[in-house]
Amino acid sequence: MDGKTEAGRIAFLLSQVGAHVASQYVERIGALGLKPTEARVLREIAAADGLSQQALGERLAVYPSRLVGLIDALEKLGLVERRDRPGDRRSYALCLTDAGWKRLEGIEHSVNEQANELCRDLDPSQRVILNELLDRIARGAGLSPGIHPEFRKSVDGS
Amino acid sequence: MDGKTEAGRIAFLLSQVGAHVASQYVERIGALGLKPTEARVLREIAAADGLSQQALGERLAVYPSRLVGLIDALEKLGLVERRDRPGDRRSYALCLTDAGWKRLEGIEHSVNEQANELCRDLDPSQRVILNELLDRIARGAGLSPGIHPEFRKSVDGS
DNA sequence: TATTGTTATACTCTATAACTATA
DNA sequence: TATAGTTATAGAGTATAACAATA
Repeated sequence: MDGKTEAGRIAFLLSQVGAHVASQYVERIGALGLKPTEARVLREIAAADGLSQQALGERLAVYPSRLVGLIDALEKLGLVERRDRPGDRRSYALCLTDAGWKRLEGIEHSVNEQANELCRDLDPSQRVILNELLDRIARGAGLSPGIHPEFRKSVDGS
Repeated sequence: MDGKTEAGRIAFLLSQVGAHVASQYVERIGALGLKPTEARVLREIAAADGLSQQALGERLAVYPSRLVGLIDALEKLGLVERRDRPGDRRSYALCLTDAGWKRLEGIEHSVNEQANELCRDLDPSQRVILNELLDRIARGAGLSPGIHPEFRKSVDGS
């Protein structure tokens, strides 16, 4: 749908550009040898190094059983370690390895690059304005700053 | 990632708001008794009433085998018909029923409503500016006006 | 022989329940 | 008995190949 009203055009563009940003992100993550979910786990461990799989599951709103294979894969890639915990032999402390921290840096670098490419046609003052308007929409929609509502379902074109 | 640079913040907001628009869309479509894929098929048939499943598959970039169940479901809902084609007994002509056209109207109405809610905090001049800036980004990213790059894969938070 | 729609198969991603080993 | 992690199972959603009817 083209969206005849101004609001309609804006909603379409937001969805169109948002989808494009997301798919570019998937490509970039893939180029770094990871799936988006793995990148997300990496980031979450970095934010709370040493946490348990249970705790990680809660943070990601994901079933613990799902983390098993996920952590297995990241461990096989040498990016994450399951360290024994002194007091409790049931749970592990999840930590990034040096390679894990490096990979995470790579992700951040690539994401920055993507952002710069995306905005390359906007001059500084336009960027400020766009930021402001998007922020207003995000706040109006009840979105919390810095918290991303994961794409959990795939969506066909609007 | 918070995105320290202005470009980073914009990219994050675009992805965040885009995801939100998409998930609201899924909800609205669901409230109308459809899955996003089904809504997409409905829209595509409306745009080229009477086309074959092969042709539809090409337009949607989807394997013909996948359409079988999809059309089955829409036929069971009474929204689409497989009409016999006079000249060729191999292929069907896909048409929307009256109920199908009505449902499509409902979708468009709901999408308009969503767009208005999304922009409710922006006055007319702000809408014009936002539209312009988004359009500039979309064009710079090589996105064609009115063509939505389907979300084919689910993406975890950036 | 080529084309249309269909069935069958497999692979990924995810939700859920049952199990084990510690505590 | 409760908790952490694991295994097993099932259900979507989708890609691919083989097949039957028609051209």
